[in-house]
Parts: sequence; C-alpha cells; structure tokens
Amino acid sequence: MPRPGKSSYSDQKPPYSYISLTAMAIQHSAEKMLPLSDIYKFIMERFPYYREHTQRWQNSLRHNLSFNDCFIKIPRRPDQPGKGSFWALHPDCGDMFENGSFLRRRKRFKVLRADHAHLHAGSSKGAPGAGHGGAAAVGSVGRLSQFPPYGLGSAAAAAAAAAASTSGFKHPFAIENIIGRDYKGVLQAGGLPLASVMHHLGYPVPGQLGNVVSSVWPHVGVMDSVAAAAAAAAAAGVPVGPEYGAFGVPVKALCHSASQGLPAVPVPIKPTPALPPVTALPPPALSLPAASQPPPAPSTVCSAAAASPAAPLLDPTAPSAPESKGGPLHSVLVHS
DNA sequence: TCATGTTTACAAGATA
DNA sequence: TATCTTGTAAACATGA
Repeated sequence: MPRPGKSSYSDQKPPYSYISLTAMAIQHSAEKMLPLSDIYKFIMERFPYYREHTQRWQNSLRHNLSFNDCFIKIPRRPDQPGKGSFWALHPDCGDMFENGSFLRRRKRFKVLRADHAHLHAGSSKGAPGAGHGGAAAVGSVGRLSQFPPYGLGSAAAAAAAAAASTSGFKHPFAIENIIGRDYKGVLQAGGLPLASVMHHLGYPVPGQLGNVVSSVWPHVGVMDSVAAAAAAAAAAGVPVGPEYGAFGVPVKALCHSASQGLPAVPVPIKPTPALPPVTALPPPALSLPAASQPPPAPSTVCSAAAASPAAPLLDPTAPSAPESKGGPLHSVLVHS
C-alpha cells in the first residue's frame, strides 16, 4: 500500500478499487449521486495518478458502473439538462466490504430479480456467466429508470438506513461499516448532526459516530449523507414528504425493498484482518461542512420500514431465473 | 462527433 | 485447484 502523501497518493496508484473510488465520489457529493463526468472529476482531483491514461481507467470505471449491482443509474430530471445519468449507490448494497476495508470486497453485491420491480425497470442486461469470471458474472443491477427522472439522492441513504434498522443490514459505505471497529469515542465531541439524523431514520445510533470516515477514506470528507442530501433537496425545491425522499424518489418504494423485500444478506466469510489504525492514515484531504448541516425533515424517512419488523431474509419461492440488471430484484450479497 | 452506457472477453491476483 | 474479484481492452449502441 503506497504511503499516502499529505493529501493524495501523489502519482502512485491508490490502493482503492474503482468501485471504492466511485463510491467515494458519490458519497462525497451532497446529493449522493453524481454524473459520470463528476465522478471522473472527483477522482482526478484527488488522485493525480488518474490524471493520466484517462481513456483506460475511465473505460474501466464505466465498466464497473454498469457491471456492478451496487451502482444504480438515475435519470436526470427535466430541469437538469446534460449528458448521461446520475449514478448512486444502491440502497441495499450492504456490507460488501469487510469491516470497512475497501481494498477488496469480501463479497460482491448482487441484486436478484423478484420483488423489486418497483425499483427497477429498463432493459435486462448481463448474460449470466459471461464476462468477469463465469459464475461470478451474475450481474443483475437494479435500475431506477422507471422512476420519474428525479434523483435518488438521500432516498438511497434513507432506504439503506431503514434497511439497517430493520434487518441488521449495513450499507458498505454507511458510517458504521466504514468506521468499523474504531468509531467508539472518536466523535464524541463532533457535534455532528449525523447521529440525530440517523436517529430520525431509525438507524441504530451508537451514540458516537462521526468523521472517522475521513480517516478511513482520507480523501473523502464526512459522509453526512442524509443531512446534506436533505438540505440540498430542500434548497432545490425538490418534493420532500411522506411519499418522496429528499429528491423526489418515492421512498415508499425504496423502503419497501428494504423492509419487505429481501435485504442484502451479508454472508460471513471469515474474520477480517483489521484495518490499519486510523491514526496511521493521513488527514482528510477535504471535509464537508457536516457540522453545520441541519437535520433532515423526518418526513424523508421511511418510517414504515423503520417500524416494521425484520424482513424475511430470503424468499425461497423467489425465482432464480437468469439475472440481469433489469427486472424485479432482490438484493443479496453473493458469496459462494 | 463525442460522451455515455452496455456487454463480452481475457488475464492477474486473492482466496476458499 | 477452483472460484472470485478486479483491471483492462474492445466492440457496439445510444443520445446530446
């Protein structure tokens, strides 16, 4: 692992996979979604290594976006002209990484087709077994393309949080996963709104969470996603209410997937070597003004999901038909 | 035309 | 050794 510099890995290739880099960029954004060009920009700004050979790595990155279920494509709103769609993290892409280690996922996030038709539509894609290693290539990513062209934004985070609260699911980029074992006591004095936000979400708030995130992802600021997204949504005049998340996404639908559908099922594999102590990592290269973020309106939260009992983990009757990124979906974490 | 997005294919390294 | 994840390349389609 290259020795990080003051704020970047200089010209060395960062030890992060494209999935991690993309997730960083998305999480760093206020709305928790970015167009492809901004993902490029984020990576190039923070990792000089990626200022060269752009064709190569950008092609790889696009491949990852399309291929990996943990990324979802969100159509632009009519008032957001521009090329390409927004990309966000799938609400259910939980626990892909082990204990917040982003160097290599412990399992691949996969979305099964079943009861998530409301979440995903569009063309089915991804011939099973093709590409990336035969059986590994069971790509079936959810697309939100049948959603009105609103952003997913914090709705994804909200759904993820709701899922976490109801099924023990943890978003891989959720603070709990990212900070892993080291969160205790770190954020006590942070005063960040995150805890209150998580509380609003029904998220199990351990009492002290915070910008430890920036220690694990030194190039990313605090991921106060929900608060930031809700604030951004409010500022943007996006419909926010019981039916819609901060960006107009029908949260009910999203939360349905979390509470009644099949949440991501982390499959324990093995004990994970602990991450290097966070103190060994460089200071964050950037930080978000998270401490000044107001808490989101509770109405953006999928309270139904939060209040519902734990969802059934698996539906044995669910069809196991060839999967693709379109169509009804279950979210599972695949490991064999 | 170019950026974006999808899909297939192969190779290397890690892991069970 | 088999499987899985990741990286890379390339062909192709689509839309601004």
